[in-house]
Amino acid sequence: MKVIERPVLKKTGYKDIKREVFNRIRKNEWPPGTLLPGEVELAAEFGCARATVNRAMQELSDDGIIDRKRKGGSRVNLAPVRQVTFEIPLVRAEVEGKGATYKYELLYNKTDIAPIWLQDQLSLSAYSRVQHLRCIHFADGKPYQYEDRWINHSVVPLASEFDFSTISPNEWLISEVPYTNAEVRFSAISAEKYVATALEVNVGDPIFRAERTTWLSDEPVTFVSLYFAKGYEMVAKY
Amino acid sequence: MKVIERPVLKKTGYKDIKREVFNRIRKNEWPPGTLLPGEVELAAEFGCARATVNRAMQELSDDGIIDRKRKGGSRVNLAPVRQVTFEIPLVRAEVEGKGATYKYELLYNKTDIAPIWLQDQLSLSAYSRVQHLRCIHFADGKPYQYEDRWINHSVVPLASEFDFSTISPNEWLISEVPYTNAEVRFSAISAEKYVATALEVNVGDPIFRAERTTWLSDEPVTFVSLYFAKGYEMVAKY
DNA sequence: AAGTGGTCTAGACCACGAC
DNA sequence: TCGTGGTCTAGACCACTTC
Repeated sequence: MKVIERPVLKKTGYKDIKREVFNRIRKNEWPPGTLLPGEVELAAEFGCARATVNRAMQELSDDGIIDRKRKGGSRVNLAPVRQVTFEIPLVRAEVEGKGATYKYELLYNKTDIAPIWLQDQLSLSAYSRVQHLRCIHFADGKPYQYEDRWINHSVVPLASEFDFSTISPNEWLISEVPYTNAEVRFSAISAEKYVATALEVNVGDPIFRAERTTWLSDEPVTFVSLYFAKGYEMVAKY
Repeated sequence: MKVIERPVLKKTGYKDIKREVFNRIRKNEWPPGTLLPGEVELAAEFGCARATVNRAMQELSDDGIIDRKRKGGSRVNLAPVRQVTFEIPLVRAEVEGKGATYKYELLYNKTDIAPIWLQDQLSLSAYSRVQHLRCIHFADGKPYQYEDRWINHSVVPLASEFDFSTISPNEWLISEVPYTNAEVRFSAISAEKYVATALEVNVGDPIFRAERTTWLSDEPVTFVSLYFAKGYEMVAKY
C-alpha cells in the first residue's frame, strides 16, 4: 500500500505568527484594547524563539495594528490609525507607465532675487538668488502636468549652468540631490489664466494641485507647484 | 582637579549602522548603482554581529534606499522610489485635532436596491440591498466635510438597525468592521448643486474629493465619497 | 522593584539567483 | 554551483514604565 507523501511541515516563521495574531484580532477574538499575551508566552504557544515572535509583533506595531510598551505589554489599537501610502514616481515614469508617450517642454527659465513669499516659504535670507522654471509634461501629446518650480541657488548652484531644455528639473534634481526631506500639500484649486492656458482647460476649471517643498538636511532646496490635467486621480490601496 | 564625565561609549546598534550607511550614500561616497559590501564585511567593519547589520540593511531596503538580492548583494537604488504616507484619521479626530468643535448631522438615510453604477463599483449582484446615507461634518459650526455613503447590507446587516443620527457611519463602521482593505482616489471636482449647498460654497467651486471603497476580505463593505470644504489641504511629510 | 519589550550575539541552515 | 541575503535559535543584557 502506498503512503501518500505530504509536503514537509514548514516551521512557523515570523510571517505565520504575524498572520495568525492579525487574524485573531480581526475575528474579534482579541478585540481592540485587549492586552495580548507576552512574547515569552506567545513563543511557547507557537513553539519558537522569542526573537521570532518579537519580529512579528514589531511589524504589527509598525503597521499600526497594535501598540507596544515596555512593561505595559502589547495592546490591540483602539483607533486603528489607517495610513495610506502613495508612491511618488517621476512624471516621466508615471506617463510611460500608463503606456503613453512622454514629452517635456521648457516654458520659462530665469534667475533672480527670491520674491518675498518665497523667502517665507523656504526661510531664505533676503536677496537670495533663485532660479524660476516653468515647464509642461505631455502624455501622448496632451498636457498632463504643468510644473512651476523655484530652485535655491545657494544649495544647488550647478542648476544655473544646466540646460533644462531636454531634461526636466525634476529629473535633474533627483540625480543631483537625492535623498532629501520633503513636505507635500494636495488641494483642489481653480485654474487661473496662465495655468488654464498651459493645460488647455477653461479658466475656473477645478485642478488637482500638489505643492512640494524640499530640504537637504535643513537647507531648502526647491519649491514646486504641480498642476495636473483635468480628470487626474491619485489612487492608493491600503 | 575635576575629571569631566563622559557618557559611556555606546555600542554600535543597528540604528547607527543604518545612519552611517545612509550618510555614505547621501554623501555620494556610495553613489546610486554601487554594490555595497556584504553583510559579513560590514559586520566586521562595525564590529558587530551579522544580524545587526542585517536589520539595518533590511530597513534601508524597506525605506526604498537600497535594493537587495540574494547572491546579488545590496545596491544603492538608482531611482529612489519616494513614498508619501498619509494618516487617515476619523473626521471627528481631524477636526478636534485642529482645536475646533466637532458637530455631525445626518441628512439622509434610506435603504433600497443598489443602483447599477454601484453594483459595478462594488461588484454586487443585482437587487442587492444597500443603505444610502448622506451627512455632514462641521468644524466650529462651519461645514467641513460632506459625506455620501453606501453600505452593503449583505455584509453589514446591523447597519439597518443602527441609529446614525448621533454617531456617524464612519465611526460606527470602524468599530463594527475594523481592519478592512480599501482603495482611495483623490481628485479635484467642480461642486454641483447638492454638494455646493451642503458645503455652503458656490456651484462650480473646486472641491477636493476622496472616494473610498472598502472590502472585508473580498466582500465589499462600503463606498463613500467625501467632499471637503473649500481650501482643504492634505499634508504629508516624508 | 519587577516585568515587558528592545536589542545584540554567535552560530546555524536555507533559498534564491547570478554565474 | 555556491555566495549572498533571509530567517531562526537560545541565551543574554538593557531600558523603559508601570506598579
